[in-house]
Amino acid sequence: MKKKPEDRRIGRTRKLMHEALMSLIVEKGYEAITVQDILDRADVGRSTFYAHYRDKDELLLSSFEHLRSMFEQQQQAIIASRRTGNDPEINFILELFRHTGQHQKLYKAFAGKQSGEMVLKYLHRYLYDLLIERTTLLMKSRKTPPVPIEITTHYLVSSLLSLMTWWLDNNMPYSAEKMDEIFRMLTTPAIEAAFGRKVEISDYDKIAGAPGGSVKAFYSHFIDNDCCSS
Amino acid sequence: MKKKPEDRRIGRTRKLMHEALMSLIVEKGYEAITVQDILDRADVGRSTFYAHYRDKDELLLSSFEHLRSMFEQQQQAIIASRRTGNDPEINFILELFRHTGQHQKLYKAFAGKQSGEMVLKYLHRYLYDLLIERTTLLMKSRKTPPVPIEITTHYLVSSLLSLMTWWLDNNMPYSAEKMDEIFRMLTTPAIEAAFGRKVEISDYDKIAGAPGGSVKAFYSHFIDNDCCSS
DNA sequence: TCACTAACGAACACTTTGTTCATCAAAACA
DNA sequence: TGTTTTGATGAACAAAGTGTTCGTTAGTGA
Repeated sequence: MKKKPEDRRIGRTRKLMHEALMSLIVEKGYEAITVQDILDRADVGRSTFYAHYRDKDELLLSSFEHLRSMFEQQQQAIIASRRTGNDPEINFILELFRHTGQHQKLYKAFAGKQSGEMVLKYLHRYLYDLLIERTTLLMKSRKTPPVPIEITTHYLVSSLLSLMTWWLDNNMPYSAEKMDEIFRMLTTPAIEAAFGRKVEISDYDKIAGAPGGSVKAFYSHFIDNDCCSS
Repeated sequence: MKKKPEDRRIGRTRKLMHEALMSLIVEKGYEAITVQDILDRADVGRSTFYAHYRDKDELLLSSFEHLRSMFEQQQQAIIASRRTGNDPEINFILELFRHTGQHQKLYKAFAGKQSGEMVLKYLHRYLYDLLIERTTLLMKSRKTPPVPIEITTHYLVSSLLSLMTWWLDNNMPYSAEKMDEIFRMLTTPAIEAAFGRKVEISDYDKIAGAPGGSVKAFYSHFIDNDCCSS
């Protein structure tokens, strides 16, 4: 499983620097941090830092990539565990909120108010790329949606990030499930409107049978929702 | 009207520095700009810069304040010009998009992808404060909204800013009116959902008679909309 | 045990910041 | 118009940060 015949010192040093950066971000905000701060906090030599990373940004990106792969692995695990049943759908948004809850410290550094512009853009782009292919696919059946899909997708990502940020910056007063519910309440009708009023059940079935695997999975909560009854 | 017995040199120097900063932001992004860059572009002395502003951020903030007061003045003018008629309502969002169209260069520097984190946060807060009092007022009549107003407001501001940013970064392919329409399509149903399904006409009338002046004006397009018929 | 190599830290040149001050030139004022 | 006030100038400065180099030290893996 592991292909890591790596010097222990490397891992240890990197961990020290990552932890130092994370804690510093929460304390004083990413932009205000100097390499010297990281060196002091991690108690690591100057040349050591530059032996591993080109600059502050690369260190941060590296942390982000780590978190991302953790999330993706967890997603895969969940999907795999449900493959046996006949309902392999997962609620992507909910899982993201859950993962955020499980790794508050890291997410605070990346998506909290102290986070740097760079990661936020990176995160935005990451989520945008994840969604755009699915929205595009979802739109195949429709002629011209009232709102261009790029805008809708951009909008959706911003909405999601704004909820995440709010959640993190306000000590997470609600559960991940509640946040997911809020996201659904706010965006489900918007998606319907943007996609041209009412996503029909027939569309839903069509999509479900279309290639692309998890389209149905991801959009399931947008379409077969029950948030609008009651 | 004007109370400005000010040395002409001051205004000239400041204008040079502001223009330099604006153009530099669009070119290389705010974070990457050094004071030296501004000095070179504006062709002013180093000591001159620091005689006017503490640092880069203060110069930017000052530019922002200028734009803000321009916008607010224009708003006042529009309201005043309609006071004679019996329909003094204005569509705040639409006016903001129009103002953006009229001052593309400035808005690109503030809300475009090259903009700095600082102004964006400032802008976010500015819009948030504008909205929160109105949403709070709007909610007075309801017991407990399904979604807390702070979240809804935070969400609305993020949505608006994300549309503005998208618009600016994609060479503004649509008219301000179209952007306003898109914003309405995406958020009107969300607001209704967040405020507890269907804002009744009775609520609307109540709000219209309530203190707070422009509440009705601002929310007019959310409530007496026609985007959901057809 | 021993060869390897990561970590160290001092020293380096370089960039950027923010301040000071004597000097110059352009407004403002009468 | 001439005089005074005041902003702009640029050189010089200390301070802080960046990113690199290299000989030395010490932990690691075999």
